[in-house]
Amino acid sequence: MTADSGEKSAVPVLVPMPAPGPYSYGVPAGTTIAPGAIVAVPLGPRLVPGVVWDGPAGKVDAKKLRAIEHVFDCPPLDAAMRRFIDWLADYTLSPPGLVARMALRVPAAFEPEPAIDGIVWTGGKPEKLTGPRARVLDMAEGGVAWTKSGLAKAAGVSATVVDGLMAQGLFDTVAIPPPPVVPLPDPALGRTPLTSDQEAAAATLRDAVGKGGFSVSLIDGVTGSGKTEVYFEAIAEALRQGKQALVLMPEIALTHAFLDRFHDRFGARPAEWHSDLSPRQREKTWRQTAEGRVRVVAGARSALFLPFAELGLIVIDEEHDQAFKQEERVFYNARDMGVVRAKIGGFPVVLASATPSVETRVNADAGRYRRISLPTRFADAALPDLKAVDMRRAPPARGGSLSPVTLNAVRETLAKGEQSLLFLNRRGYAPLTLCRSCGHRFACPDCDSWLVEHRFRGRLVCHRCGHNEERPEACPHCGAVGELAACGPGVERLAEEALGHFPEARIIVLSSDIAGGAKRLRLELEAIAKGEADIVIGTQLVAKGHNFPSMTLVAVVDADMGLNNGDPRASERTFQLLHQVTGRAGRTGKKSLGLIQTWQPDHPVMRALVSGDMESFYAREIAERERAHLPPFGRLAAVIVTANSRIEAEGHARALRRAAPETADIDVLGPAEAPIAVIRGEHRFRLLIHGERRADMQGFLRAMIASGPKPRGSIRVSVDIDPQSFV
DNA sequence: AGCACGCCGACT
DNA sequence: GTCGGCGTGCTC
Repeated sequence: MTADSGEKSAVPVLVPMPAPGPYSYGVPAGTTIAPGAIVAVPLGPRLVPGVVWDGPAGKVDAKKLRAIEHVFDCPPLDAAMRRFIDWLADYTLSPPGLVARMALRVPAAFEPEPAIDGIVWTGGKPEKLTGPRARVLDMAEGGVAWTKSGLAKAAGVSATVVDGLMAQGLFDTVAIPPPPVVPLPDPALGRTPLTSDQEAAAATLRDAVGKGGFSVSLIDGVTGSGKTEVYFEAIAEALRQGKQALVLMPEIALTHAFLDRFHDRFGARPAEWHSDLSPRQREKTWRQTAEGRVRVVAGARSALFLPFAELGLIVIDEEHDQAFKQEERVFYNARDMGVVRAKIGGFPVVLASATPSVETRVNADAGRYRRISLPTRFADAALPDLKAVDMRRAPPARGGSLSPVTLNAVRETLAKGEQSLLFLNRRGYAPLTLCRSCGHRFACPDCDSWLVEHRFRGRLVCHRCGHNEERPEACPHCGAVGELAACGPGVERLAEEALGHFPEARIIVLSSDIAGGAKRLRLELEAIAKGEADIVIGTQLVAKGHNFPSMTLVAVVDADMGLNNGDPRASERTFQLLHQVTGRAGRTGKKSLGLIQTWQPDHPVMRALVSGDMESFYAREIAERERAHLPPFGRLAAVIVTANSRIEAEGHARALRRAAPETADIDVLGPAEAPIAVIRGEHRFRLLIHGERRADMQGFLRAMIASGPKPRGSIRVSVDIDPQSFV
């Protein structure tokens, strides 16, 4: 009875569960399963996927120890991916199992795709050569493998003819590998000529990719300056080096237009990765990415967790976009985690944006990121002239939202037979309904925000948590009938106003809650592109991904919206959004105009937009952030507390406040007791904590999670990045 | 996170 | 009399 024989050994396995670390599972004595292996393990009553982790297995009661059920025939998660998962879990204060889960959320991709049964003609002759038989053999010539049904179909005969030939032993069966999700991209194909600026930028990126090693480059250039063409050259270089490339983009930007441009350059589309892939597509893409059969993936933030076999480049397009932030379960910003992934993997990352985030600009200014500016637009793509419409001097008519200045511009545009875009980032008819008789305001019973009237649907909707109710006739507070008044504009109401002024115009309203969903939206966008609308009224949706080639007027209806909502990034976000919206027009070569309706024409955001002086805007914004100790100079954490009752959540909030004085430089911004949502009885609260040093924040939050009250529910933390901590 | 067990209200 | 709501506890 030696120590070795008979004694079960154990390995650590990350399971998709919020445990603080890996669990231990038994492996047969004498065998080893290497870290990274994807396995099936029993967990409670079910079998779950897991990953064998690094280091020794934790000590666990021998009675509890269960054995690994199955090791999948699948490439293991490599060491870089495992380090990435550990790093991200630590940084975001998330259980590593839940981070690993993001890489494993592909139900059936762990076993190899089944090969397809194929047949190859041996070259032998049949006993009787009938006409149909001859056609089959004609097709099968040249040693090409066919599927049985494919061959029959191609020869124009029924499958029984092929069966007959097979019965005579004229075909060998072979395994045909499953078809690739996308053909291989060719880096040598379709290079469009680049301008000298673009060529210089492309050369810099090619060099970074060619030399390998970690680096961060920011390509920063106005809409239409050709950022995409430039980073395509970086991708081409990665392909030439035998590496895979990943393009991360905000979900909404993954459009046909982008995929087609990629196809034009590389002769094949990239593999796509986003939330509405079919399970089968997900599975194939995941598997083929792991096997290295897929060379380029374009995807939303979750594509960061694909198990690339030999990743050599990450491009993050529209890097400033908030959609890169995940704020549920594991809180992370894919832009920053992309940088971390590249650092761990030792390869370059490229960030691209016309309006970079302040964080990225600070990194570039400090020399941590290489900045590559593309100053000019293509000759035929002039940006619109931007003008502020001072609403104090030219106010709209009572009850309306459009200034006479704007109305005139729309009228002139209509007269020229061209299109106008009215941008208002507010869905529905009116953001607030109140009773003229008693002053009652309709608020959400769950989260205290105002209910937005959707007149078309006849409902009052909470835009924060989704609660909705029928719009009553009578005030529920005082009972007065017909006294309910809609306050403020939404796109539905704006459409009503525009129709009043231009009854003959063809008006289309675009918003994310459009009836008919994504399909209808695509049809509407096509109709607009074909010139089948005169006035387009849209929310944020129109700012991204789509261009409107014959749009010559863009009017921002309420440019001040969002400037005073308490968000420390309000100015930055407004600037980015309005820059993007106004950039939708003006690509036709025609003279185009952008009007910005504002009550604060002297606000730095409006000045920057109108003057086009972005550098001053960034300089001012950065200085302001530094002065106020806001990100990226100070830390600002949003702590989401989920509890089953308000009482419980308040307990968490008190624990947070109690813990704060112990750690220097931390300051709870509150108000802590206002829930942001109630979902099935779970109250979700957002607490803002402001602190100086990231390490303090981490330590403090860990202590709070460990020692705070332990009512049911959980605490999730999103900590804004420290731009120096991982570069 | 997911799942079973377990205890109280309205229905085939 | 059961079906099913979600509160509670547990998973190597």
